[in-house]
Amino acid sequence: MRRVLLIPKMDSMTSPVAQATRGPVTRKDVARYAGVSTAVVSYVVNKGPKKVAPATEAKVQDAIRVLGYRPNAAARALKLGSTETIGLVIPDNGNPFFSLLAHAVEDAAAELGYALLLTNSDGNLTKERRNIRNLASRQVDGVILSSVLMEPDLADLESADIRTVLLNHSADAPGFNSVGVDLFAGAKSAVEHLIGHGHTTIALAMGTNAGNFLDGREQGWLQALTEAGLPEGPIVRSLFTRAGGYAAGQRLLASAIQPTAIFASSDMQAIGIMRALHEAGRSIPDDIAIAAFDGSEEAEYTWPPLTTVKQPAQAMAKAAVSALIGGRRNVNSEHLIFPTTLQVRQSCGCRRI
Amino acid sequence: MRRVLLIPKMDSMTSPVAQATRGPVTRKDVARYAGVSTAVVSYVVNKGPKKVAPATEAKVQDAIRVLGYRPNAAARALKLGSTETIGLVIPDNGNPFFSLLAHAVEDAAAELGYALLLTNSDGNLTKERRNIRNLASRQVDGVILSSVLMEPDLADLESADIRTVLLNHSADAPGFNSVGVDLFAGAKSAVEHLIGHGHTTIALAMGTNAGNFLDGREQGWLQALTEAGLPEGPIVRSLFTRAGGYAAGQRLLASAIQPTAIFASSDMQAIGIMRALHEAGRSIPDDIAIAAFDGSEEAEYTWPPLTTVKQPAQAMAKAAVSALIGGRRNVNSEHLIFPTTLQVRQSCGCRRI
DNA sequence: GTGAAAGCGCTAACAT
DNA sequence: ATGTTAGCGCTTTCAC
Repeated sequence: MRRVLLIPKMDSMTSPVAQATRGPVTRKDVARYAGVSTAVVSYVVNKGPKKVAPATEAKVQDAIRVLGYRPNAAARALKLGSTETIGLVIPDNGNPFFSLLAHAVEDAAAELGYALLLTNSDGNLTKERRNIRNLASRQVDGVILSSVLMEPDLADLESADIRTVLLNHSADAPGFNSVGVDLFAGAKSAVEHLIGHGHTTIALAMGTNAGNFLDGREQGWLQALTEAGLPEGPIVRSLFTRAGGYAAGQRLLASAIQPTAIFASSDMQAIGIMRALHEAGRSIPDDIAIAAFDGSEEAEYTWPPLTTVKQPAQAMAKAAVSALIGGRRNVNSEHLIFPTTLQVRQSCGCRRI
Repeated sequence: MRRVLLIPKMDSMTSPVAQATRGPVTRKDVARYAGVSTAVVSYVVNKGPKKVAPATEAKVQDAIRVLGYRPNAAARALKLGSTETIGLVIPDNGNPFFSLLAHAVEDAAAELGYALLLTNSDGNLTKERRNIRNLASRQVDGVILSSVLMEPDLADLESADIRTVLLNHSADAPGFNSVGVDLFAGAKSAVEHLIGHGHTTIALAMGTNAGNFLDGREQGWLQALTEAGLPEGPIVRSLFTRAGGYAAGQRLLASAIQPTAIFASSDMQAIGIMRALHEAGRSIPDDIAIAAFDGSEEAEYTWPPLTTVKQPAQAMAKAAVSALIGGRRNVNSEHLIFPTTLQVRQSCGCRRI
C-alpha cells in the first residue's frame, strides 16, 4: 500500500480557553462550574429521581454544554449493574440473511437505547462459546444467539446466568426464549407451488446442520411431496452458502435422476445452484425450476429473479430484542414462531405480469 | 405469530450448593474463598503486575472455577479508563460490502481482545452523528467511521476527543487517520479492460455521494477514456444499491446514445443494472458488457459472473483497527491507500477458460 | 429543592 | 509474596 500523508502529531497543548480541566470532563466539573452539587447534576442528566428548580436546571444544562460533558457509561454501568448493551452472536455477518438480521437487531435495540456488541462465530462452535463468554464478562444485559447448533446445549453451560434468547431457532428449546419461523409450513408452501407448476421430480438442496434434529424445511418438502402422491426427489446436502449451493448444483446435474425442480433451503444455496445450472446451459425455469428459503434482497436480483420463502427478519429481530429487554422479562421459555410468506418471482416458472 | 410454549419462570431458588453467594460473584468472594486478599486475585487474573506463588495461584484459580467468577468489565473499564471496545459506524450492514467490512473489523478487533459495537447510520447524517456521540459516551476506545459524507466535517464536531479512523475513505482527510483504496487506479484498470475488448462507448453508472469531491472512480473512468482517445460516455447517477442500479440501468437503456459497455461504481449497482438488461432482453456481455467496483462475493454468482475491481476488505479492516488501537497510536493524520485487483470474470466479455 | 456520602467491582501504588 | 486501601465516575438514600 501507499502511504500518503504522515504528519506527526502536534503537541497536544490544546488551548485551555474556557475549558481548563483537560482530559475527560466529569460530573464533578459540571457541578463545580454550575455551582451545585454532583447529585443535582445527576438529577438533571437523568431527569430524576428528584426534581430540580428550573433555574438550577438551566445552569446545569449550561455547564454541560460549555464543558462538553458526556456521562461516563462505564461508571454508570458499574453503579447500575447494567450496560444497556446487548450482545449478538451470529454465524457470519457476511451472509446476507444474518447481516440483515444484525441490522434489524441493532435497530430494535437502539430504539430502546441499547447498543449492540456484534460477534461472528464463523460456524465454529468453539468460537461461539468464546463469544458468549466474552459477552458475558462484558456485562451485556443479554445476548441474542443465532447458534451454530440446533440444540444449544452449550448455552446451558455458558449463558448460565445471562439472559439469552435464541434467534432464528425454530425448534423447541426448553428453558430458553426463542424466536424463529415456521420452517415446515414455509418449505411446504414453496414445494406445493412448484408442484402446482406440474413438477413431479423435485429435489431438495438442504443445508447441513450440526445436530440430529430433522430440519423443518426437509419435513415440509417431504410432506408436500407425500400429500401430492409424489415420490421423494433426490437430496443433496451442502453448506448454507453460495459455494455450497454451487457444488450441490453440480452434484445434482450429475445425478441419475434429474429433477425438473429444486427446492433449496436457503437463498445462498439457490444462488450457487443457479450458477451451476447456467454454466451447464440449463434454462431456469424451463429446464429446471427453483425455489428457495429466506427472502433476502439478493434473491430479487438473480436471473431469473428467485422465488423464495420470506422470513420476517425485522419482526423477528424486534421480538428477540423485546423478549430480552422489553417488558415481561420474567418469562422463561417462550417460543415465538413467525409465519413466512411465499415471494413468487420467475425462477419457479411464473411469468412477469 | 404463534406462541408455542409459555412456561412461567420457576422461582429462582437456585440450589445454594457450593455457591451460597447468590448474584454476581465478585473478586471479593473469590478472595475470601481462596483465603487471600483481593489484590492477589487481581494479580492472578491479570497475570500481573505482581508475581504470586504458584500454590496461591492454584488456590485462586480454583476459587475462580468453583465460584464461576467472571471479572466485571464495567468496573475494570471505569478503573482503567478503557473498555477494550471499539465502535464501528457504517452506512448499512445490509450492504454486502459493509457487512464484509464489519466482519473483518470484528475479526481484527477480536484478535487484539477488543469487542465491536456496531451501528448503522442508514445513509443518514443525523443518525451518523447520533451514533458517534452514543459510542463516545459509551467510552469506546476509538471509532472506525465509514462516513456517509466524503468530507467528515462532522467528525470534527463530534469525535472531538475520541480517536477516530476513517475507513473506506479514499480522499485526504486532514487531521484524521484514514484507510481506503485507490479508487482512481481501480476504476481506470476496469475501464481499460473494457476498452481492451473493443468498446468505444462506455457508460458510467456512478453512485451518489453527499459532498462535492469528484469521486476517484469517476476520474479513473474518464482518464481511461481520454487516454484511449475515446469520447466521454453517458453518465447515470443513482444510489449505491441494487435498486439504484436497476433504475440506472433502465435509464441507460432509454437514453439516446446506447453504450456497448458499462462501468458501475459498485457491485450492487451493477447487479441492478444486469437485471434491467436481462429484462430488456439484452445479452451480457454480447450486447452490453459490464464491469464494476468492490469485489463482493455476490459478484461471483451473478449471471454472467461479474468482472469487478476487488477491494482488499480484510487488509483494510486490519489496518484501520491497528491504526486505532495497535502500536503507533500517536500518529495523527496518516492516509493509507490500498491497491485494488481486477477480478476478471465473464460480464466484461472474457470467456471461461 | 439541594447536598453529603456510601459504595458499585476493580487496579495498583504503597505498605508489610 | 501478600495485604491494605484510595479512588475511577456515577446513582441514590438520607439528611437538611
